[in-house]
Order: sequence, then C-alpha cells, then structure tokens
Amino acid sequence: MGRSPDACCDEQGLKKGPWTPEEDRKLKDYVEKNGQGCWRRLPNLGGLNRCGKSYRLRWTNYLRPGIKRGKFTGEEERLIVHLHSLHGNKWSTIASSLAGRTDNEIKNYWNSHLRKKLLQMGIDPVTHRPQPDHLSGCLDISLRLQADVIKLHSLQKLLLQALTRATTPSLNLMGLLGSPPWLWSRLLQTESCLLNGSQILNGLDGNPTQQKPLADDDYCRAGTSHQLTSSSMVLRASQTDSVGGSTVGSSIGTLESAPPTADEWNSINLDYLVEDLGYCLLE
DNA sequence: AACCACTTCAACCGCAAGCGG
DNA sequence: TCCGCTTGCGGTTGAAGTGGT
Repeated sequence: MGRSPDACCDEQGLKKGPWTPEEDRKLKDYVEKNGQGCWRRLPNLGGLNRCGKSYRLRWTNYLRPGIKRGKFTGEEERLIVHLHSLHGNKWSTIASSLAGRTDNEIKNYWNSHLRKKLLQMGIDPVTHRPQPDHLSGCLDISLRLQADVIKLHSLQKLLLQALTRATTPSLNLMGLLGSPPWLWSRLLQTESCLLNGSQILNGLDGNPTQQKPLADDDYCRAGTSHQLTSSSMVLRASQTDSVGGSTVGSSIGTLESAPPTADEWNSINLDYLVEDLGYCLLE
C-alpha cells in the first residue's frame, strides 16, 4: 500500500526552517477563509512557498485555535504518564485526552522531562516497571519525602480502594502487582482494621491473616530483596506513615467500600496507581 | 567576556494508512 | 485489485537558549 517516500520533500525551491510572523498570519488568514485540509493543494498564499506537510504541521501544532501553551500541570503530567503506560509512544492517542496539547508537544515533554523523571524514580519509562538497580535509591527518596502527609493520604486512599476492589474473585492482586506475597500479606494485615474488612484479605495468598504489624526486620528484608518492586516501595512508605500518624487512620476510615462495577474495576490500572504514588512522592 | 556542555522544542523526514479512481 | 495521492504519525535533527566555568 502507499507509495515510495513523499517526493514533495525532495522538491527544490520550497522554503524550510522557522516560520516568520508574516507567514503565520498568511497561513492563518487562508485557513480561516477556506478551512483546513488539502494542504498539498494550498496556493502559494501570496509568497508562501512551503511543503504541504509544513503547512499542516504549523497549523496543527501552533496556529490552530485552542492550543494551550506553557508549562504542563501536575495533573497533566500524571495523565501523560498514565496514558503512556497504556498506549506507549502513541502520542496522538495521548494528545487526544489532553485538551489543547499537541502530540508533538507531549512527545517533546516526555523526552525532555517525564522520561528522566521516571528514570530518576527507578522506573523504566518503556515498561513502566521498576528498575531493580535503582530500587534502594527510590526507597530512600520516598521515605524522605513522605513528610507531605496530606498528599500521601489521598494517594494511600486510592491504593486502599484498589485493594478493596481486589475482592473481585476473578482478579489476582498478587499477580497484577508482582509483589512478594509475604509483603502484601503483612501490609494488608496491618491495614485491615482501617479497611474494616479483614475478610477480604483471606485467600489473597492462601494464608489466613494475622493481626501483626510489620517489624523493622521486615523493612530491612524488603530493602535488600531483589524481588522488591516499586509497589512495595510505596507500600513501605505508606505503612510507616500510617503507623506513625493517627490522622491517616481517621482519613482511611471514611473510605467507601461499596463493590465496584465491572467497568469501574476495568478502569483501574494498578501499575499506574502504584507508579503514580511513587511519582507524587517525588514531586 | 568567551567558551563549552547540556537542554529544549519547533520543524523536518520517512513511513504507513486511508481513500478514491 | 492495483495504483497513486494525501494525510497523519512517530522518530530525529539542529538552532536557540541556558547555565557553568
């Protein structure tokens, strides 16, 4: 299908390089009068002499109404990371979920900012999974920054909601997160009273729950385990916080634990949830 | 002030999909 | 079905900007 590479790009005499304000004005005037499309057939626009691709790119990435310029918000950043975990480098797909942002802008922002941020967290920006070599470093960072209790509370709430929804029989929470079962089991044991649902813990790893908090020894083992994942990193942070601060308990106590609908459950991406948690800890 | 290294991002390039003749 | 045109997408480039020495 198709044909060999676009011949127009090799044509001689077509202007390249940065657009001048005058060129922008002419292109904008033309599109506003005649509408977009058929870029290849655009006339010279009274002096403009560029490749059709150049017209389209300039219009869609810069001149089109509704383009949002400027710094990405934290919410936009998290959304991009989330969508990238779902769609990979499908920049146009990602851009369709961010009003006013172009695929090119998102791609640039990913390559210059977000990718590095994830690497800094020890998360592989391609797979969105932890890089084993960096896990211990992430632990230190996350624990240092957990002083931001309010932020942590809301994130912890999300995590606990997800755990609550894991009662859905067809799901295997352990398999989804890839965390060592003993770590999950221990965490859930200590949080069960807050969730008021210790029964949901039974059967997750096949072992009956025991109401026993994590010991320091467990943390040490977690920090040195090669199986440790970003999820357990975050869990450790939240666990420490919940043990040390009573306000966490009261906050979590208000959680609604109504069973989710199938759609609600399907919309949950636990990998993203965990990644997002760690991501916010680094903000 | 001059130089260098690094970062950012607008723009380009090659490719592939969609579509019509 | 085939062919060629047009558009859209994702990777890459390089000029401009920034910060450090």
